[in-house]
Amino acid sequence: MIAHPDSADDESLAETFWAVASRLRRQTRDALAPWEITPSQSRALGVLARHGEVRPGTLAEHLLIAPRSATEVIDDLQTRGLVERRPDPADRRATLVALTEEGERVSTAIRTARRAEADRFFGHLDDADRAELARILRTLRT
Amino acid sequence: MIAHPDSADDESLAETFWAVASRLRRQTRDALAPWEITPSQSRALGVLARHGEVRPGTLAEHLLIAPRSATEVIDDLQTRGLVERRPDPADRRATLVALTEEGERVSTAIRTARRAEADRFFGHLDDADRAELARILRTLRT
DNA sequence: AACAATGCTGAGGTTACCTCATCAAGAGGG
DNA sequence: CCCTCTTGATGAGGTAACCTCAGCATTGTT
Repeated sequence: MIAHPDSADDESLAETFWAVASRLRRQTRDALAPWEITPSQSRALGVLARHGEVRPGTLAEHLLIAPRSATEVIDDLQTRGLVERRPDPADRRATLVALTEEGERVSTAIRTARRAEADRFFGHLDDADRAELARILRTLRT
Repeated sequence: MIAHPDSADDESLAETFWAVASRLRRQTRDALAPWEITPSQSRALGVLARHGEVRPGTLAEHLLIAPRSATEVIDDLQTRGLVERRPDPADRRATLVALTEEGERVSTAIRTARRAEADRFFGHLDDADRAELARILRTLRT
């Protein structure tokens, strides 16, 4: 459980925050539906797009999951032809995971769609409010 | 997958938003740890505290889960002695779920702790920013 | 009275995680 | 060198929180 759908009954800041989070999550999920990709997989693609080829263990660190679980995410993506495993020339125990060409395509398409969704979502705000929100969120982020 | 821990690499509003969400979720989870209660269970307690006795099906609606899944949440809470089932006098097929006294105690304790955590979290902001954030989030909520 | 709809729950499945054990390969010390 | 310790990936198997579907009792509808 992650969303807090019932929380809106209460008017605290936290409740409102979660209501917004829930809406944004749902909207993003729907936007990504055409690719039939799970959120985990899409985050893995993001890491690979940003970092290039990485070891499963490194991927796990980025995704904040156990190394064993990264193996599974990679298996799924490999089955879909979005990533490939190749031996690490520097260490024969290790494997490097990299996007295939198809993976590159899908990953940029997803990134674009996600960004468009976010723009649409936050587009309800005028420029001043958007800047204000960004500033306040940044102070809460650390 | 729920959190978006790797998203902070990018500076879009959505990424910042998820980074904040992730931090708030983690902090809330830790604050609730002493009760060894799952988020699902704590949300169910919240519904019961707000609505009094309800049927499993109604609880499911509030939690946005399938009726069958509400049965499970209720089972768990009943095992812990936090809720009890009683027959619905108006319909002999139905059951009413209500907080026990212990359930009341735990539920208010949790609510208090959660609120304190939220205050601590948003307390880093001054009053003006807090009001501004609340206003902007409310326009995004619907 | 007959029949469909409703409320709950047993049985069993899925997903996305987890830990633990295993095996191969690198790294450091004697 | 070899011997041990550690590290990287993965097989085996487990768990939590969901799900659907089937079955049963009851209620509402015609």
